[in-house]
Amino acid sequence: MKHRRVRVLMPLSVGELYDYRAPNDLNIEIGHFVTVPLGKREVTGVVWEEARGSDLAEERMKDILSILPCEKLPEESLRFIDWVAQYTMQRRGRVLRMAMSVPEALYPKTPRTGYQITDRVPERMTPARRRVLEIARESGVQTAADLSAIAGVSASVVKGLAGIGALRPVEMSPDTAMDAPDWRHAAFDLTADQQAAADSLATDVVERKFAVSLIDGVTGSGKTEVYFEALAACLREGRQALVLLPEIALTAQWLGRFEARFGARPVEWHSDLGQGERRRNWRDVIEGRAQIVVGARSALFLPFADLGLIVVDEEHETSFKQDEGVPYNARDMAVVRGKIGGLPVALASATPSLESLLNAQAGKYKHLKLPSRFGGALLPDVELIDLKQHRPGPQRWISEPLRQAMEVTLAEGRQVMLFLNRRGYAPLTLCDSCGHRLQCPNCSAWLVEHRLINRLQCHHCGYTAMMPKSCDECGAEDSFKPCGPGIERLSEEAANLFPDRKVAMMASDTLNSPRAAAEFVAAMDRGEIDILIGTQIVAKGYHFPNLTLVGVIDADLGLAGGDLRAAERTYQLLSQVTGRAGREAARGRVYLQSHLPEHPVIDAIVHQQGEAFFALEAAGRQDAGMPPYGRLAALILSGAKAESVATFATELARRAPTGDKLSILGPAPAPLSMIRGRHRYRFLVKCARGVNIQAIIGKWLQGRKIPNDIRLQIDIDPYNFM
DNA sequence: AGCACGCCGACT
DNA sequence: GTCGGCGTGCTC
Repeated sequence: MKHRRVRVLMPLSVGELYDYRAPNDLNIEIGHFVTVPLGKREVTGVVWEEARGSDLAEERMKDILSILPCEKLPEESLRFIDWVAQYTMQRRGRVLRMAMSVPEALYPKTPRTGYQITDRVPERMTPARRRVLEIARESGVQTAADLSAIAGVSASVVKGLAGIGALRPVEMSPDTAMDAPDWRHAAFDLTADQQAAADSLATDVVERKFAVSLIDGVTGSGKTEVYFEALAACLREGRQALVLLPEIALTAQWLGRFEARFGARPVEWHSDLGQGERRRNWRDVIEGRAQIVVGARSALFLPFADLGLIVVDEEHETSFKQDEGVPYNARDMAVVRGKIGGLPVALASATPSLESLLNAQAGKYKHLKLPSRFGGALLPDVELIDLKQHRPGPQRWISEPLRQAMEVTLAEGRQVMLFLNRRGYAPLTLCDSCGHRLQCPNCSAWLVEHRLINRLQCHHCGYTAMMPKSCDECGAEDSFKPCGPGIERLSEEAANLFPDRKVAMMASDTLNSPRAAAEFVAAMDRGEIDILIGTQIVAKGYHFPNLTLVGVIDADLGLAGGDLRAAERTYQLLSQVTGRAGREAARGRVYLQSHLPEHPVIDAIVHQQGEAFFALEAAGRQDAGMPPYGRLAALILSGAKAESVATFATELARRAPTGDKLSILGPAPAPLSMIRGRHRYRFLVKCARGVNIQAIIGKWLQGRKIPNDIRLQIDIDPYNFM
């Protein structure tokens, strides 16, 4: 063998690793980012392993072209990508793509030229020149563009000064030095419980060992302060730390608390970073400069050079589960990442998931309980309103007892929040004369009226339309009637009941940027809003000191449908929402409107019996062999033609595996049988906990040709059953 | 993922 | 006759 051969993984959907010659002069190592020829193209990839036993003919082999000027992808990242691909049954290239989401970052930023003032004074001084030199004296080094912009002069003035030597060009560092978080900056005073939990986490960080801790404490018990001390320990050790937050919890409020503790901002990673920031942050992570990264789930795939701790805050949040692309659960994968890297993982929540709770009870996770509400604040009183007894009347959703409580609270100068987990004006619109319902043409879902923007919207695809003038079915004019409430309709009702109060809405579509969110929170703080009406976005981590009454309009909303976790999720959501009431001096009150007052979830919220509810929920799951006592995987077939999808689904079903610890449900049309014009059929594979579900599915599909017009998506541990 | 190849319908 | 639609298959 004349040449060394290595296997390269490319961030493409191509099946596997390809063999390439590693030219001697390149000094190729595992983990190097390289460019290779692929067909007619040149692509970047990662050197994954030595190509031992490569049987590819010499004449088909091509040379690696170059090594990119970037740190190697760390060994831990390679192994993590392998593990995730194998677990989720996705191609490795697709997983690698998540880690290489910023291709530009593989090249260092070209150093910019800055200008610095010199001793030479120009012979001909002009006002424009004087301004430029003044700014250059004050600010040290600036780019020509910045100098001319700040001075308000044309670029030629700067050029002229440089030409006569009054300004000297210097190379600016492409990485403008950032303030580093300092663990000594402003440590909090912790309670005994908090200190014990913080010490436990800090010990794991220092000992550099894999261990999972569940920080379990009610809203306001100070979980954040506890894991901040673990971050401090990690900073002290000089290792990197990652905090995962659900996208919507990544707020200015959280960043403010971080900055108060550490005196600097963390490195952020989420979907609305700009191009330049993305590139800089990715590079800072791989070069080890980024010490603490806070991000949404995709931050888990960043190429950390020396990761020493992962925190998953709000670990129960289902938004950690990605349903599209590579379906993975960032909370679970964070634990895997910790195991691979030999580092501690902390999961934090006021309402832990059943999975984590059972792991803690079984002793697999350390259970760090924070029982008391920090600062002595009391949990709110919960009042149940049986909607069968207190009907709000036609086209009304606020019951009389809730209305009275709102009146009293507002009169006291306090704020009220109404919670309804439904965006828009009305979830359904129908024709009053023939009963025809407005439906999305691409999905089997109703169109939702959004009166603020005067459009009908499908919440499953991007479809929008104007409200039709006449009914398509019967031709009646102006016959459409809204059915049921969304937050827009509810705020109309609240405004009618309290005409002199300021009502404001908060939903994912009314609040689409961090700035808008920060502005909204500030308006709440200044008391410019009396009645806040919101969807689940208001349940997440915002802190409104003067809010003392929460009204839950329809507590049962999440319980409908055949979702495995419907009860658990509803409990968590309601628990978080009720926790918004009365977090400081004044005790909060919660009015819970429900049609199902005897339902275990409602009962648990009213009597604050979370443990009993979880015990009941766990028993139910165990009986049914459902997660976390059993394993689930979903197979979703989709295609433009319903019949061909159905035909292939039946064909697959005929060859479905059997076994005593295994059951396969389906095929059945998915509850949302069409999304974006694609018809969908589902299988659900259920098996006992110890069974290798991937192996079963792999064998089932092995050698089976999936028709080109049909897509098969495999979702291990599904959370979305639609 | 991209790119070429190839097989069919439509146009100069 | 040739241009171009996109289904199919391959890339070390």
